[in-house]
Amino acid sequence: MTLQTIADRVGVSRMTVSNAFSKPDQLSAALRARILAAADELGYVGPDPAARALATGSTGAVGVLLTTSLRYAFTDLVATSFFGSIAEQLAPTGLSLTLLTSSDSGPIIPARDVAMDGALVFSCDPTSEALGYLVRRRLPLVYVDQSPVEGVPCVNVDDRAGARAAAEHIVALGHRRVGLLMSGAHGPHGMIDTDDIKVDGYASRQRLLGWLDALEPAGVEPLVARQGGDDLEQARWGARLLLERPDRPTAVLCFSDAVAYGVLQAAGELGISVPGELSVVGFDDGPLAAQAWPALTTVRQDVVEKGRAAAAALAAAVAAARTGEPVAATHLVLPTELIVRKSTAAV
Amino acid sequence: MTLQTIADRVGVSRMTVSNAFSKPDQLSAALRARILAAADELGYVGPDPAARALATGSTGAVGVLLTTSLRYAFTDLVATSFFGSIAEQLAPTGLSLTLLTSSDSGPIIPARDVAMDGALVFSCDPTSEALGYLVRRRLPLVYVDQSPVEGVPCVNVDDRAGARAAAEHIVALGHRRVGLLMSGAHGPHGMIDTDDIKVDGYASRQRLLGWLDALEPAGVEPLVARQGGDDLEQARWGARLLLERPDRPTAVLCFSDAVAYGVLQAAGELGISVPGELSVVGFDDGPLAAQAWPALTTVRQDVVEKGRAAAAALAAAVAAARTGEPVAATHLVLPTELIVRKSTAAV
DNA sequence: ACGGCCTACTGTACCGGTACAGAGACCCGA
DNA sequence: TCGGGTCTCTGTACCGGTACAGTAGGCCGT
Repeated sequence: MTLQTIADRVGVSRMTVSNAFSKPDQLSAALRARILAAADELGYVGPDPAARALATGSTGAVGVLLTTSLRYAFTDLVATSFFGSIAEQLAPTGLSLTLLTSSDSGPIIPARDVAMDGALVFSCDPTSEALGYLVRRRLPLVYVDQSPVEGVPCVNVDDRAGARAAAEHIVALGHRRVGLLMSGAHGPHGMIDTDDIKVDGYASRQRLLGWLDALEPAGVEPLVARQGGDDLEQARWGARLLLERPDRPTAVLCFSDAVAYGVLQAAGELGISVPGELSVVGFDDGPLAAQAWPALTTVRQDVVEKGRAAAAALAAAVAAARTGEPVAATHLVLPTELIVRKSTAAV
Repeated sequence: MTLQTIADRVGVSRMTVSNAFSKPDQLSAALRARILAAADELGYVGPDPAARALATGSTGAVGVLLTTSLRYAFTDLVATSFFGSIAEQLAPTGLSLTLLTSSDSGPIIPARDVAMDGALVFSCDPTSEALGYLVRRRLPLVYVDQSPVEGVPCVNVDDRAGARAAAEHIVALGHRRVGLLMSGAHGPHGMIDTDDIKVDGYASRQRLLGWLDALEPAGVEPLVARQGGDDLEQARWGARLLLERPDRPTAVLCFSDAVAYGVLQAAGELGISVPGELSVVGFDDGPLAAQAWPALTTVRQDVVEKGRAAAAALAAAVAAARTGEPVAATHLVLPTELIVRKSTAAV
């Protein structure tokens, strides 16, 4: 069941049938109607996408590469809102989104073996094997929440400025014993020596730097802890690391809202009142931040806008590659904003 | 830069280079090493996925079709956990997941134009155009949360039994004025006449039937309302429809946890105490249900297991299609369980 | 010395489309 | 009457791989 089948049935050339489906203005309306009718009758849906992809050099799909486990990435409302926004923005351009894992999945490596027109690289280890394949395939790429690279379009959020604003807010409230709570699947968990902070992830590093930007000038030497993931269990564990110390901090700056929820919960369990005895600041301003108790002071980033920008940049890069133009490798940095709610107070 | 380029460079046939990448046991290790070295040197990553897809008749990707807007589907933790689970389960089989929108997106219709080996159909309108294309392409399909169809593998949850258990619980607590709060993007919003209930969506219908299974024998005639979506705003609006009536119900059974959160919030705003004056039951038992205040009584469904089952069924269907075997069209129904927490009490 | 069986590699015919140049037919103005 | 332009339709040459049926040589047993 191919174009030829239809062509034989109608008595035209295969090329004309192809045009009937793909270039309606290349043949008369009457003949086109006859062809489509014959195709319908024979149960022919349309040109085979795989064959078309080979001939035209373009599949209608782009990938999105995530380093973290997919299961995990999909339990975070901030990340999923971002994906949703991307997918929605991509739809009108006719591009579909394919999820790429970088986990070692036996002989098949999606980043190498799946046909696509381009890819979004989201919060990935820059040395990962999967990213290496994407780069070597010379696919149009857009980096998101990723260390900017010359010549590659990047979309980032001003994590550092947001984190600094959060820390300045805490300092202005008079806090001197400040805890920083990072998260990340890889690397050491537990208390971290201040002069030996290694963080994986561009966003983590930027946020840490932003905090220190404000704390150091104020002469505040923070206590730094690091937990193993973003689930509530881990966050509570990380929070206890800080809250059960004799020199318990009066304020905790968290890598994300998800981490902050763990701190709120741990504080509740330990009978520490927020914001009376402990101030907590999140990051992201996800949909739950305003609903938390107390309502969470946090740094807002617009993930929907980030998705929109990433999708637009990728669509542009793919379109440019199709026409052979060079890609405009713009580096976009979206603003962040401190949202003061009820989880922070003066000492 | 094709197989031929490498073949010429090494002085072997194109076929041998192909085998070096795809069938290592077809040539000597020494020659294979030489070929791979030459490929590496020339910057050849591997066989072109699009060409391979055409030749082998299999792309490494499967689709997932959603009727609702992607942006919306991605703001619901229950749905996203399900996607995450699917993706994770699919990874070891070497299949990637492509998101398919059924929204009319101009000339390109992903369900028709994207190359894939099979697809998951999740909670879709059975008459949708996109689904029609998938069916006519004769792709291996698996239906999830969808009206079961003979000859197609289906994965469902026992929504009806779960809803019945929820309603029985409410009846056992002595409630006689019971509200039902449905949701759904299409169709009428507002109060619905009991003998004129039309619901879109298989899950909605099953849950409604389950509630009525328990309420009717008890002689309880429910008040039925319907809201326009699952966001908190809509849910609050729907809740007020029920709670501001003179004959305000003493219990509300909700289509989902997301809807129940809206009821909890609206109750708070109206000064109605839960569970003192109002009992609320959710559905899904998402990650937030136990954290809600008061902790939500709800019907648990295991979305991770649902994802696992769906992925397994699809992988099996794709594998069967490859070997030409007939697909075993098993209809799986996963159990549900009523989880009684703090949001329900006796009248 | 010879048939038979591995192992390692090769040649050809596809997979199902699209690009592009070209060939008639037809209409128009000069 | 004829040159040139437009509108339709056609023929051929790809796109970059894989399947499968060879073929050549080496090794074995007899």
